[in-house]
Amino acid sequence: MAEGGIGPGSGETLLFLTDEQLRKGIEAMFFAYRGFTADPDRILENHAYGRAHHRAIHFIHRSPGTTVNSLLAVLGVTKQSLNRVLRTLIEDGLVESRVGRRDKRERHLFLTGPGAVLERELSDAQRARMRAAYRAAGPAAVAGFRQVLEAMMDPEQRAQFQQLRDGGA
Amino acid sequence: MAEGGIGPGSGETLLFLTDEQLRKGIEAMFFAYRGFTADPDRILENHAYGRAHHRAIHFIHRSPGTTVNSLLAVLGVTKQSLNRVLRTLIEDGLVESRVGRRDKRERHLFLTGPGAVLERELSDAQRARMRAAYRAAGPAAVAGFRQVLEAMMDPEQRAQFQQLRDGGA
DNA sequence: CTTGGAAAGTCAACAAGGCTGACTTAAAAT
DNA sequence: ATTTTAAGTCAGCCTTGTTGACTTTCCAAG
Repeated sequence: MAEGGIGPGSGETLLFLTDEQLRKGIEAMFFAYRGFTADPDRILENHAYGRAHHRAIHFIHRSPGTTVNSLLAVLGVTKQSLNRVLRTLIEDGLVESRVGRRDKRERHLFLTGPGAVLERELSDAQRARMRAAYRAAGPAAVAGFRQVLEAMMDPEQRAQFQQLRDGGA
Repeated sequence: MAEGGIGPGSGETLLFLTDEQLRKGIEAMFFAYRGFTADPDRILENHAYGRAHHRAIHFIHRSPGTTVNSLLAVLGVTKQSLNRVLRTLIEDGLVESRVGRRDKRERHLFLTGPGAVLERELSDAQRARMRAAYRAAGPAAVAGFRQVLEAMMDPEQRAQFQQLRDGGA
């Protein structure tokens, strides 16, 4: 199409940012993200939960005691949407919601024992794939992977990511 | 790059695959994918289309004349799901469906003029972000990025990706 | 101390986009 | 002639996102 005849050996340019190269990156993201979510999705099916539940569980595990509002900000959904997910997790005894001591309007969220078990199951599966990919690609590739991903985020998302990254390191 | 722990410091270990490192990779994928889809999503809102339409348009543009069945395989959804999306695109005159000449059961899909215009608008936005990320990270990082993504795919998806990649290069 | 506003939760309604199952039509393959 | 395949359609369901309207709780500022 627009490509194909851009130049003999289009890989020779310093930045090699042809539409072709960029398109390959776009498609790689698409297919890789499918792989990234495939294992947890399979596990969640058995529990009658979806990806939204996984995300909530992940970030509650990651920041125990987080408030609903801050979880909202990280997940980037509406409170009504999160509330539906959270309610089922609380009803099912996977998440505990404790009224704040300093500010009693706030609810602090924690995983219960069973919640932590599911979290472990999910993250073990996801880490196993990530570990395999890292091993196959090697340390240098991993550093590049992380750099590009970080550069691809919106500034807001990047700030949140870096806060989580540095705080949790 | 700031310190995620990947650089010099912990970067000397051969595998450096702590749960912490893996978790950061997982969260980076989550936030980066949001950024990855943000620009097209904004454009699609104005056209009353969704991500599913974008994916169909992308792969029809990428492989003009592709059949419904092969599009199904690439997208990884059911034909009922794809059909709903395809029907609206055909009704709206963005996609044309031609009966196959060799095999009249098949329908070959093409973008129309207006379809190509929308495709261009969407892919321009997505490429702009990808280009910026690539520029910020540099050529070596990009190579690593692609390696890790490819290793993260399911074998089936990887085969499809490589076919697209090599065929379209 | 009253009141304004923030935080949280709830209800209702809706849409996109997945899914399954059942079924038709047309054409190719056996 | 029969079976299989490609495509399309209809109906119904689920998850997960959205708005909008509303209540309850409670901190904090006037």
